[in-house]
Amino acid sequence: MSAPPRITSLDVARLAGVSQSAVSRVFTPGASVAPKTAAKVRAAAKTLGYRPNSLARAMITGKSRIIGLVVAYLENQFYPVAIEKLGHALQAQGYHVLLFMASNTEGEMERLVEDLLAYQVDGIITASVAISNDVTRRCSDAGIPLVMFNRGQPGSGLSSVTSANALGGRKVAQFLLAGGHRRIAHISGWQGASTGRDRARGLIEGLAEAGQQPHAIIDGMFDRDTAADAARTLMDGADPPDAIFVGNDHMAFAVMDALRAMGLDVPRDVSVVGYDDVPMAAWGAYRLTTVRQPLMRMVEATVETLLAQIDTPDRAAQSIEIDAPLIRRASARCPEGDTDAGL
Amino acid sequence: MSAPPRITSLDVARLAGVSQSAVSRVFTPGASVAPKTAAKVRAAAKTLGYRPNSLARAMITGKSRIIGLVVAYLENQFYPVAIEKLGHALQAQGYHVLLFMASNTEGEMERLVEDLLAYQVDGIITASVAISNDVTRRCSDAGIPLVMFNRGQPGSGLSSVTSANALGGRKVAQFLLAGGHRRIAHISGWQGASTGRDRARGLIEGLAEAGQQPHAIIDGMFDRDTAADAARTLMDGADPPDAIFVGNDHMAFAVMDALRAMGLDVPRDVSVVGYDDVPMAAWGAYRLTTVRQPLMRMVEATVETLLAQIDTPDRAAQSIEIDAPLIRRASARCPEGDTDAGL
DNA sequence: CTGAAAGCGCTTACAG
DNA sequence: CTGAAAGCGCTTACAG
Repeated sequence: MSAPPRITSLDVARLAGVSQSAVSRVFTPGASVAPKTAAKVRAAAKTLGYRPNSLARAMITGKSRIIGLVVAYLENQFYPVAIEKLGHALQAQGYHVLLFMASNTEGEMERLVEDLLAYQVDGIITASVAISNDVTRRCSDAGIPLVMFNRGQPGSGLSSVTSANALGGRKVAQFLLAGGHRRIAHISGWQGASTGRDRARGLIEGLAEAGQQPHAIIDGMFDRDTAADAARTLMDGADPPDAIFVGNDHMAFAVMDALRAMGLDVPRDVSVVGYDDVPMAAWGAYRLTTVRQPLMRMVEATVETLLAQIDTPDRAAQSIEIDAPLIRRASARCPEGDTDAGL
Repeated sequence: MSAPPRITSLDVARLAGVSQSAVSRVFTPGASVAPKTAAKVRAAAKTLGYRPNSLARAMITGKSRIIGLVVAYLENQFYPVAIEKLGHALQAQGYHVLLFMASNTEGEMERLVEDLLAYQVDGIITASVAISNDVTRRCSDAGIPLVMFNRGQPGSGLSSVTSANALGGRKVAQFLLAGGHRRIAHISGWQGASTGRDRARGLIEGLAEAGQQPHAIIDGMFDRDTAADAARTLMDGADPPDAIFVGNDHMAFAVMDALRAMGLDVPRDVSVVGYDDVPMAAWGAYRLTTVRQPLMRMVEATVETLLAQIDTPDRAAQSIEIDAPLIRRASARCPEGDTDAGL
């Protein structure tokens, strides 16, 4: 006995003494079947252990109810938590997730998308992944909607859901300024990503509004080691900053570790502010002041946008930005008399 | 223009001036086609943007090349990293991952498996999820192999891949004893899971070999809050422990945070040892001494076992245990003269 | 409400 | 090496 014989609707039909179409109708919500017939069919299905073959159904209906999810680095805690929520939200809508791990190898994304399309996914969500024009075209040619999560691609005509990153950066500038900081450095997120660029731009603009400018900016590349190096460079310099805004929490933890290893106290010697508010930011070892990306709302917006585009093929792409509040914890000196508690 | 018309092998055949079967053969590795024919077909496919429909292929061949992956809590960093590696390993073998998020709702796993089977997955991997006999039977009836990752289910006849958990617990006992600890407490992993039980048993056995026994054991349920509470209870007691072995790193971080919040120094006041060696364990804020689960080897063993069972339906289930080394860092007092460096 | 029949897009014997 | 044909397991008009 190798592969056990598959139970098909025909098997059920024979046992129930009805036609194969009747069986199909019983498992098609909204189809008209007599209660008696349905009962007989369900009974037969149960004894046989029958369940409709989703692949066959997908072929006929042209809808696989599969969403392709492309992700890259799961080490940054923001993404696993996002995947978890995205997965639950999609499952709740009767969709399934085909997960693709992308590295940043040349042309990898192109190959992944071919695979995705071959599996007839109804839509695609990408997280922390760059999209080439080639990919964009392939998807729109195939009529498959794509929404970028936590990253935008201006001018690509692709839908995206992000937090209001520039505004977030601006909030950090204002908060730090109000706290009396005057040498505010930025270890930015990767400048190749909209997320990294927008947060940096926000900080610069916020500072400019007060007639100031960043003390220094170093690209942290969303990488722990790069960020830690940057922190050391900054603090070893002749004129060290009194605050560092780090482009995401993942790097901010590395920065705090590096600072402490240098014998520095956070926030007495330097304030540190992150971006994301991953669960770890609240942990005792860091108590990181950071900008919170409202994950649930971002997930909901992503799923909603994608499903809307699936249901309405010609719907225009939209870029959704969700406001991100600053969460005050212990890693940055607060403005005097500031009573806003924060978690 | 809603759904753009799908390009099928027939379209390609017409353009290339060959039969539909010829087109199919060009995309079937190992099928015999004349080089000239193949060239014509590929050219036509390219201009049309054709790719074979994987769903249709799956129906015919009876192999979907999809593996169902069921996971639960992604907050413990061990799992995202495992998913990342599992995903890459499976992709490298030409398989795809259908991801299912399980909560621990009653009967949820049963529903997920029905869905999984409906999508005709070739195999299933579960991580940190309990399997009922019902599920086991459904899978074996359908001839779909299942392997449990990082969890075993003795007597279920299911394949599993874990580290040598009991041995790991024993190593911790010996290490702590050699370090001069005499009041060794255990905040265990959930005792409903083999992983939690085996590590606890190993500790107990290791202690027993030296004529000792655990100072106290509290079930931490693999939960941060529960573990932190346990740590406080332990240290507030009349006779606090001089070392705590925590059932996994995820809880150990919470324990260290709680200990420090009590004004205690780790390891001067209490040694702490974890289990897993997630990336965060090496971070400056924790420098956690822990037992390393060799993730790559566990992933390889999991994929290998699963694919072997897919290829050979009647292959017996196997439980693989992989040796887990103790990694010495800064959270536990080391035996005197111990020169073993650790990361 | 129900059955017979066509068809989704492919793979794979079967002849030639 | 190649084409015509059957069939994978379903859904869905189409008659009745």
